[in-house]
Amino acid sequence: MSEQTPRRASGGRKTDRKGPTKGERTRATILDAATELFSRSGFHAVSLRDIAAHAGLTHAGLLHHFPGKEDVLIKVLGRRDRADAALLWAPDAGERPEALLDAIVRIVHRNMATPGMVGLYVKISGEAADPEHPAHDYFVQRYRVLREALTRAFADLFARPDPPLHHDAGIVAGQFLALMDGLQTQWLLEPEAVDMHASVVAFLRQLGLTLELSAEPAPPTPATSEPSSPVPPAKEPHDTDRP
Amino acid sequence: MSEQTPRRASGGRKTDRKGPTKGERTRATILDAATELFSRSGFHAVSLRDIAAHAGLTHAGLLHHFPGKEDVLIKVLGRRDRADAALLWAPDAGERPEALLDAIVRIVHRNMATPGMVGLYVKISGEAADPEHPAHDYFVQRYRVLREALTRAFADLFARPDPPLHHDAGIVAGQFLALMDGLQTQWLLEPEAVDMHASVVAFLRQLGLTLELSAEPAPPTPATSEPSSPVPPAKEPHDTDRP
DNA sequence: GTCTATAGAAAGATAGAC
DNA sequence: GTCTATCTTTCTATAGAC
Repeated sequence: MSEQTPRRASGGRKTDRKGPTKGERTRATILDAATELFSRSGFHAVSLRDIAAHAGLTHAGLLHHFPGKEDVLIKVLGRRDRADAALLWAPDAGERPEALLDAIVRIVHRNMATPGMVGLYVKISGEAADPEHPAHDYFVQRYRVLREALTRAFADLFARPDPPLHHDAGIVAGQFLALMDGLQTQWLLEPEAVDMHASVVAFLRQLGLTLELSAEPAPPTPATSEPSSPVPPAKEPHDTDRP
Repeated sequence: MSEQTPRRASGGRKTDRKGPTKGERTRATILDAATELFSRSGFHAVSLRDIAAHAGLTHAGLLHHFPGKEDVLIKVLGRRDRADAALLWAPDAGERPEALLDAIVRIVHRNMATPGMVGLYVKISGEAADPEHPAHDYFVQRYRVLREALTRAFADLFARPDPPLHHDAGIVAGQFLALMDGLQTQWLLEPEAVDMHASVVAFLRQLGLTLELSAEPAPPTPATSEPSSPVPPAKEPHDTDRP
């Protein structure tokens, strides 16, 4: 029954509304595999052969879809950050700054359910300190965007209480990101030794902020193995493609 | 004339008071080179040939002094941590818990003067999350020791003010280490974007602690290139040697 | 779109001369 | 203590058949 490529009816598939191409599905599978392996062992320690084997093809087949190893990495990172952005600036977040705190605590829980992805960011952001690293610019940009967004949100939050809190929102934004990253490093090394949720909540309390969600909101994803990706393959916002 | 071992007068050079052997000097040079290269590019991305060339010998020559690449890494890490330990628990630190805050701020400044070593720890601690990584156990142990020491110190500090502060010293210890690590990650990516000194001081203030040294204490090491090592080659306290 | 086959470079490690 | 030479493995990437 060689009923291959069953449904490519309407020609060039440009405005086709039906599901992903086989190529797109393969690329997604490759990115899933790369995500898992990079997460486990970093960038340099993982070979294209490893990724390809894990995705069910050969390394030559993989290179048909991606020009090189670095491109795979950039795509993996982009996919995850699009997911985080969707969580952080969800439509309902609108103008309520405390919605950001909600979202952040949600992300902490999501992270605790996906140690592999956490490991990926810890490892790659470490490697990326080298200006020669393929993901260097990516991470510089990433932290810039996150710091700016958090600075605005914290500034709003500090202005709200009576009396207002006197913190430097910019400093706190950097502190907060640093806290999350650093906690993850310790948590990956020894999960029982660090309570990421308690530490983050305590930090916000130390600032004088009051949280309504202090009680354990029960993470929606108690899975221990990576659920592929929370985001469907979508158009890249910041493109690093080379034709 | 098989009059070998020319000057080993007093037996096996055990209580010999004169300077380091040639071999010891070579090993120190190798560790300096490895430190610099691991700092710049991490563990996996650096080859023994790179290190050897940088130290002025061949990779075979290097392997005469170290059994393998992993051993070089462990020795590099051990040397730095012995230096930090000397700073953190200096003799004068005795029983004054605020001496620890002094020492911590000093370490922040030392770090800002040695971005290479900071990069080493950021990179290797990221890679070491993998239980297979040669430095995994080392880092687990390292964070355990640091958290315990900081927990005791913070507990003392919180009990001191009138009225005492009500923080969980264990949580704060983890937060503090996380803050330092995370700030370094951002600082390495974009040094102008993060003020490590201000962020750390602000954190201690957010806790309600008052510092006498708030004003810039002028780091004693304004150097930009690594000064080899602040600690002379000494007997390893935690030995990982294999004969 | 995926494969086999292979090129070409570089890795960690060892043997033995000097 | 350091070298040259070499072994063995593994890597990224390319060429071309199917």
